[in-house]
Amino acid sequence: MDKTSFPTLQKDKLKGLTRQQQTVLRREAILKAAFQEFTQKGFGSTRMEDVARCAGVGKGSIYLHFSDKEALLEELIKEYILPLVPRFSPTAANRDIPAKKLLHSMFSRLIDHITRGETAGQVLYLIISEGARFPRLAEIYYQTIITPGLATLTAVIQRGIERGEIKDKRLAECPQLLVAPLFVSLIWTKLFSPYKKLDMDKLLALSLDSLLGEAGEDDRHG
Amino acid sequence: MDKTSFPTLQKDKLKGLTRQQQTVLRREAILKAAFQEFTQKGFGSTRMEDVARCAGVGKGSIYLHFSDKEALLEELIKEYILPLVPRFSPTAANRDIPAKKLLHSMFSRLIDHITRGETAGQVLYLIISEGARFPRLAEIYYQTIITPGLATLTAVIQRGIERGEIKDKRLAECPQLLVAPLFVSLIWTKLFSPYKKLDMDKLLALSLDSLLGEAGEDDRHG
DNA sequence: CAAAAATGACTGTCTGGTCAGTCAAGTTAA
DNA sequence: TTAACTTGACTGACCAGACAGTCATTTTTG
Repeated sequence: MDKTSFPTLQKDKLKGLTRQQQTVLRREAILKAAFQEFTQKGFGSTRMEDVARCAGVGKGSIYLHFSDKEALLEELIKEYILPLVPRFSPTAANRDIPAKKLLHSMFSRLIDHITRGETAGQVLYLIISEGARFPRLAEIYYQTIITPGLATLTAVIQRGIERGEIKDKRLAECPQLLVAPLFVSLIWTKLFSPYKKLDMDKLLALSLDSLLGEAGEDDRHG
Repeated sequence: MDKTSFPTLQKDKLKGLTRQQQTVLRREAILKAAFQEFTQKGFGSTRMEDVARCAGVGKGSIYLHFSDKEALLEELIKEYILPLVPRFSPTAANRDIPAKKLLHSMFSRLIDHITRGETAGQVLYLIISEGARFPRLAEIYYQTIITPGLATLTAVIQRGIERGEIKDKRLAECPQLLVAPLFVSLIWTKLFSPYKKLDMDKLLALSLDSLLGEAGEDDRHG
């Protein structure tokens, strides 16, 4: 398929390392390879041999770390979404920034990641596309990202309402609506970007202006 | 898996029909079966034999109508999304109804379909989940649904702006934002509904109120 | 009865997972 | 220090099952 890619793990990287260190490195290489292959070809169409070759590792080695293909996927999701959580929290915890500015900075960074095909978007799409078939994935994602993410959003919204920045109180019950443009960006990027570009910034700006109220720190004019 | 399902096609239905009529019926049965299986188990995990059994037809017969598995999927998408188009148009063409009411009726019906797992939602999810792997699917969907759908929405928005029903003119450039709650509904239904119910009506109402302006024919109170 | 249509046993291929053997890292002892 | 020895992580040939697509045979129809 693509001959250009080098194995994640080069042999010489392991030289002079402890057994334990090597093992850790190998495990990481396998996960990284699995991430690349799964997100590129999908779970069903990825052969374990591909993962092994991509990782620069023997096929059998995968099974030293993961009981089977599905476990590999599950572990991969776990390890790849956990580091995503702190990307939200610190910004959201900042009580000094107005709600709209705060949400804008949170989402625009995420949308940027998504459209540039970086980890966050890849994982999210993997979960969306395989989640219905692997409820375990959906569950992990729900507990790790959705629940705390919505809680954070709700907190920000609540704060905004108390400060009078947000007019419509119903938003506190529909934090999902804030995330909606994100899904649109993701799906558009993955499926339709060859046919027409979508101006994600405009989308996000309008979404926030509508939901949080036009008035704000934004000095843009209509 | 599920023994309860009867073959789509019963033998006796064919009795006393022309060859041509039988052929048509068989083809339809195969498509319907493929739809059921693909949406339920996904493209990769569906065996052609399953489709055949579900259709009440021999495996070889499938190949009398479709050159291979992928062609079956493509044809299936084509035939299943086409009837979806007129579901929009007639309502949208009604120039007498205010924009918000019109959009609300269009979307609430669609969301209802989605959450009840009917055709529209199934097809949409199939395309979302397989589209990145089968660009042909995405293309068909883009040309058949997205392009005319967005055109219709833009027209409705434009009309709303001219009538002064819609304040923010930017919406005409972001019709995708109107559809966003739909995606959220779909993905939530497919992945997270076991963990928490989502009030789709509230979501849609808030979305429309925000994007089109609070004022309207809606006699609800906050 | 001949032609057309339908069938399902069959084939070649593919792939998830295994396991006996290998060899580098680690350990011991001289 | 280093040579001999031990260990267990790693490997890839192998296996069993699955599956897309074919085609000789059977069934239906006109």
